[in-house]
Amino acid sequence: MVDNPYLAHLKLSQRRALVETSSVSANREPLFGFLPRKVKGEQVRKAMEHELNPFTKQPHSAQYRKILESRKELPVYSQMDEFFEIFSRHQIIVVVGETGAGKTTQIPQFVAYSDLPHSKGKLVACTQPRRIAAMSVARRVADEMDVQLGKHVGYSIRFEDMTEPGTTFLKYMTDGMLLREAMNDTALSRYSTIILDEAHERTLATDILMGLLKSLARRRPDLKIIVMSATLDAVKFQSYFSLHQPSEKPSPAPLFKVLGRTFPIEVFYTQEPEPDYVEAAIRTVLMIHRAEDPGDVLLFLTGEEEIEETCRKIKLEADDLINTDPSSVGPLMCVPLYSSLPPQQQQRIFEAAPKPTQEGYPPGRKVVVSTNVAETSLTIDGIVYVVDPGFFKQKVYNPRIRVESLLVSPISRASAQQRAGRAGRTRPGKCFRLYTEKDFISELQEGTYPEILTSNLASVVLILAGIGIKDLVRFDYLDAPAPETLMRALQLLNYLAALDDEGELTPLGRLMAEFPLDPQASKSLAKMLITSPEFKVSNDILTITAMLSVPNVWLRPPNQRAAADQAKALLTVPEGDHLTLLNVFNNYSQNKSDRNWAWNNFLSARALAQAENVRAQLLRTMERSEIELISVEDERKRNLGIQKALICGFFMQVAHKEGEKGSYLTVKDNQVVGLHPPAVLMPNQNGYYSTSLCSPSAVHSYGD
DNA sequence: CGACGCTGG
Repeated sequence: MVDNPYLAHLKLSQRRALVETSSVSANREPLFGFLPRKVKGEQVRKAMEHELNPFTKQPHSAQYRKILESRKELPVYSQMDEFFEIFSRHQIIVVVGETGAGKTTQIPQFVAYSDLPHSKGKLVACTQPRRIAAMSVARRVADEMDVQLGKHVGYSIRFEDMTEPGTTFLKYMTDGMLLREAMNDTALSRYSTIILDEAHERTLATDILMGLLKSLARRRPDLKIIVMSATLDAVKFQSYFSLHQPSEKPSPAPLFKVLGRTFPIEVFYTQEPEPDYVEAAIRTVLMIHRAEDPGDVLLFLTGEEEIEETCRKIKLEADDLINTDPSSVGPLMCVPLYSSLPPQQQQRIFEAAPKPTQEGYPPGRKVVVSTNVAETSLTIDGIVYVVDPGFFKQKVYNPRIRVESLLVSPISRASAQQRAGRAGRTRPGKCFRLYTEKDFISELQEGTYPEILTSNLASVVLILAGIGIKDLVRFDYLDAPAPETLMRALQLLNYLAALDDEGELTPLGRLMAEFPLDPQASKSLAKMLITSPEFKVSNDILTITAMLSVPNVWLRPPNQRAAADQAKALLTVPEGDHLTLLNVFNNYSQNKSDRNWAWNNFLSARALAQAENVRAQLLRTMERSEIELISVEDERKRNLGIQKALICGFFMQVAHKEGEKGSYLTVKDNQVVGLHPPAVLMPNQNGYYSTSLCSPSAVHSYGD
């Protein structure tokens, strides 16, 4: 700097001062000499060791030093130079690595050091398929960077924006949240780099974002994109994001491989196919319990009922074993796990295995019987044995009748690998696959179907229309949905008057897109809510909409079914399921002071609290969109209004009774449908019939 | 007696 000829006119003393300040600033400024996106690993390592935090300019805490030492143990830390090398040279890269390799926590930090987003008022975003992951990873990274969560590092999820505009430069968020943002800012101009994490899970939102970002990359050369995934699908992502230079052959996006750090897992197959996978699973768990070394077991089954039943059977047989010969086998604890399980009971999966019944006797064992939640969303430490019968419940969508249903189906090889991996997180493990090796190789498909191929796409179409993408058939999908699925979605939105006959978004459609609600056939909630002021019942429809957007509120514990049904009967109103839901919520609100109200009435406190949250968010959206909030005093008029608004939003499901046999025909296209069994359906004073959910397709009947 | 695998705004 002092050799600069422009400084020649300065006096010597001034020049000396300049040298001193610049060397001071080199010492005091951890990011001295950092050029955005030309940063090298060596510089970053030095900055990390610096006494000052480069982003807060505060001295690093002792905790920071400690965490930094553990970060250095991660394989990805030693690959920093290689990462910066690839990241600096390319706009789009693909990162692969086993879970637990540290890619979710480390890569976004590396990017922040390279992008220096804080110096340009930009952000680095890292998307996650689940809220809980976005929250917990952000918390961990804030600790690693020695900043307060919500300041320089934050997260953004549906009900919580833990960021500070102007300060936050590294943001973890749900993929759905970023997709929403794309509706308001098509160029995603706030971001310097966008990282799509867990891309192999192929959620609807991540798939759409990949399509959007691929085309956005051409318009925004300054935007960098990183797609992070587990190993199997890397090649697919690489070729999808290949660069098409006009004169050259397309070259696949470069790959950065994060080295794993998992323990070896021994995989066993059955000799012959098992005719009854539940029976085989129980047999295998007990075999492990009798013959294998200490260590917990994870068994994958398909659903709540199957899991509860199996837990009972395993427990019975294990008790039998220990009663026959308490000295040869330890006590067994069997815990169910599925998402609708109350949180308190979910916690049981983290309890330690039981102690030996008596000193010197064999130690106890914990067996977790779980749905697919344990495959991705929830990690249980200490699992050594995995039992994989090879089935899961798959969603299938039939566009012709617009019905989504669940089907027990064989898993994919990718899924089998993921399940096996759950055995090797703390030490070497074993995986028992209850199918033959031949079937694994030749019968299982490679990957699980991405969501975009098995879902009703009405909400996706609405969002894309909101972003301004009209030609949905030619949108650049990683996996294109069936044209019929798209057509049915467009048709539905046209019926709902969200799209006009030219496929243009109508003002109503734009409004509908604002609401975080499904515009699906089974519940056209947004439309119902928006049109409800017409019937002077928007306040009530708001509540019903919120109740319909959360999981089932009715609890029915196996040993208290009669009591639960009785409690439900007390809250039921004759006008139907929806008015009953309204009644439940209103009673819940009036009894907020009684903490046990929900439990005493056999209702899910979690679902009700969620409904309250959703209601508040929808209310904010209504206010923003200036939708009137009204309700009429007269109860009969109100109920009639509510029923009219329901039919308006649910018109695809309106059916009329056909003869006396109890069968129904839909008004829209004469499909034969039935009523959902637990529905409340009884004639009211006017001879009208009232609503209900239904299987296979929901039906709502209000007289003729 | 049924249902509802999991997740998101």
